[in-house]
Amino acid sequence: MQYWLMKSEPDAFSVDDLAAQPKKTEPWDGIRNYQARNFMRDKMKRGDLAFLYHSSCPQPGIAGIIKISKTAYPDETQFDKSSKYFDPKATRDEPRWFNVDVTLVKKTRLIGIKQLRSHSELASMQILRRGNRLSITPVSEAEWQFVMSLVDS
DNA sequence: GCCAACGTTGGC
DNA sequence: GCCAACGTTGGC
Repeated sequence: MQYWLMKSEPDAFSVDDLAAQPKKTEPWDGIRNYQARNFMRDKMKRGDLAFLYHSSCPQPGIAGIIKISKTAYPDETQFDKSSKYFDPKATRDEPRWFNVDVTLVKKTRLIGIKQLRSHSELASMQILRRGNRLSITPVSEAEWQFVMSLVDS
């Protein structure tokens, strides 16, 4: 069991969009970074939990808790010529990109990046590191528990 | 809109 | 295989 943080731009996909899905479940597709892909493909297990983080928006921060409800499988959007995620170098035999499915556990009050930064206990979080751009990062047990105490407070 | 950070591309 | 140029990310 591993904990994660997964970033998305709420303009593209928000916690409310996920909540609006019939089963509160969506493929986490469109990831086009190898490190993030490898986390999904090689490390994520069904039942893993993740923070859903809103980025590039007026109030960046943790907005919800999600779980990995299906392990990685080839990302359909790489084959779709009409998709902005289309990859001409990907084939059905040799897919390049993978996604997991995520299911909303609960929407949380927004834990803003400023608040996250204000706690020295969270200084090691990847998301808070300078220059961090990776859209999927592992979260330690201690970091998870600490953020959960903020969520519940 | 700025700009630092960093991944990717492509010429050599 | 190097590395400069370029594109993207994302907080501010």
